[in-house]
Amino acid sequence: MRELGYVYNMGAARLRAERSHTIGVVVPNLTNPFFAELLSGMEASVDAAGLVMIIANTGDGPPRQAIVLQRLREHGVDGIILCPAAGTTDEIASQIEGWKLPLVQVLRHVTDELDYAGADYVAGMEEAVEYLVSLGHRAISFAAHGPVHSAYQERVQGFLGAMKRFGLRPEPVIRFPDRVDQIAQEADALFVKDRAPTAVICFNDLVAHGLAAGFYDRGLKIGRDISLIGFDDVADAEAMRPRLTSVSTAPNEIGQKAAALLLDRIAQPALPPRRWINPTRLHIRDSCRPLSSS
Amino acid sequence: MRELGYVYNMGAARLRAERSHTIGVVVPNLTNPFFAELLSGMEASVDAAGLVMIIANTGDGPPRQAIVLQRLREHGVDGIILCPAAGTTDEIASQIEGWKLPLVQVLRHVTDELDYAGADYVAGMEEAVEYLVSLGHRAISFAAHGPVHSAYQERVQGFLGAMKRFGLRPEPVIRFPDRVDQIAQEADALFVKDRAPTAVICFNDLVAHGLAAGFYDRGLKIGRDISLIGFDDVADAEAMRPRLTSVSTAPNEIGQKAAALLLDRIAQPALPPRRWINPTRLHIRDSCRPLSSS
DNA sequence: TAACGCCGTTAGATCGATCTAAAATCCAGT
DNA sequence: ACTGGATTTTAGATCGATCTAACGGCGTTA
Repeated sequence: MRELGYVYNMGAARLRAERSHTIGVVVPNLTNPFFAELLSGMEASVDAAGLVMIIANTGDGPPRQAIVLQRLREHGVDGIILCPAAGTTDEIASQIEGWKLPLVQVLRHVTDELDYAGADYVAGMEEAVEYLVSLGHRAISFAAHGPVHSAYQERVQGFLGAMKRFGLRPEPVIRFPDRVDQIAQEADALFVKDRAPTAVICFNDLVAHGLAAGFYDRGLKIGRDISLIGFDDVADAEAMRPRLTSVSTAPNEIGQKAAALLLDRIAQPALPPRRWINPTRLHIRDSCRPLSSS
Repeated sequence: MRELGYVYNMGAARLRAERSHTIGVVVPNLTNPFFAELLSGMEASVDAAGLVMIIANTGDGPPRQAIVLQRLREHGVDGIILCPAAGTTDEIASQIEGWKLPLVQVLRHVTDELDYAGADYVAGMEEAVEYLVSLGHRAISFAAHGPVHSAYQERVQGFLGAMKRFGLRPEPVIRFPDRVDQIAQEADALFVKDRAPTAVICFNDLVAHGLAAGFYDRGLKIGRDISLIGFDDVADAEAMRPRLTSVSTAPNEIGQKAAALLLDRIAQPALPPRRWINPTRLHIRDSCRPLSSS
């Protein structure tokens, strides 16, 4: 075989065995370092099982998502890991059902009828609020950005729920642009009207990074003048000064777990839908300080 | 066709037509935001041509790279975009030649016999040195990390060459760990012995980010006490304070171009090897200041 | 009228791994 | 040596799109 330079023809095997040793991974965005971590985790699990990943980008739009899913179907993938584009409706569940294609949702979910792997956004946000309250903060704002989807809503819900439980006035959620430099420019939005938050919880580390820059530009010192909490705990959190306290969602682990769920489902298509919620952990660093009594 | 739920079977088409509408992308690392940008650019070009990408991770190790390439070959990819793992020898050229598999190197190159798309690392580093010299700096250090490969050596070469041309003593290249928090801890390495650099050029923005944190911890103010230049100009550069001056390598564009080169080669396998060197641009922000005359 | 060219249609071979069923081989046990 | 059962080997069908060659219809020309 070696002499003749034989290589196994997976294409022929796929045709006959109706198994392609290929899975599709559909994400809304490649550049976000969070998704990069996620992919990396998936790659580890998928590779270990001897399969390869086809990746596709939806740009967070349902029309492109439909095209991409069709394309993957034509390529005969054995299964799909999907982070549903914002605006995906739950009718996708019946569609997938009809296709008889193993699929797991990751990070976001639109239906209970399909597997799902994600993080406990609600608990993560609650923990962030609890921590700030324990430091004496009462005026806490929430800084969000990006499209609205289940992971977005769960974060907001976790924040508002915890605020309510502590009897604090739930501030409206303040929305910021997507680019980090624009977030910095618009940091003032936190202080308009009668709002004077002493702490800010961010939708993710990217927003935190932008706000940190904006605070710096305005002479506000993080810790002394305002406390800041990020979400996701990606590599940058450790490199910021002061170091960013952030809620860790372990995207790498979620990726691994999503891949594991998909492999299980491929092996046993009749399994009831499962969901795996990764616990979050508040990684306390230096961006929050006790509120000095005034 | 719609009524019967027909889907085109790419597997069968591939078998007969010996064309899979699939390309392989082999990178040493998924998590690096630089590679994420690169992938995103490729995806745009590849998708527009109606093909899909299989991605694979070598962990920057030649043994795994060999396995991964074999796997892609079995899957019958129409071509491969490869960022060669550190330590890849040029004998890979003859191997690829024998496989009759279109392949382009990206970011790093190990042979002239295959296409290559990358950035002009040499010119980028020269420009960085020139800029610092124009500000009056003479004691300039180079902070590196990671495995050694062509892109590494070209950066060092650009730095040392420019230093020599200006008649400046070429400082030894100082190596740092890979993790950003460890870089911060070891920032002192820049100042050991008789070295007292007034400016530091970094291998990439990640090192710059780590050093910026390390300087902060030591009470050194970037701009006033020391000037800092990054390399790659990824999103973070804009979010750092002071904003990081960085040499832009436009990974997204390189990704697009690499994909375009591959598509060309698939269409015309007999084409002579081509190389496309993306020009770099020094993105001046606020991390460098003129050296005050002492 | 036969021969020829042009075009659209159709039947059947093809790609290579896999699966099945039939055929060939093996191994006791009498 | 022969038989029954088990095991291995082999031949051929199969997956579905694609490619080729043969075929049929039609118009033109000798």
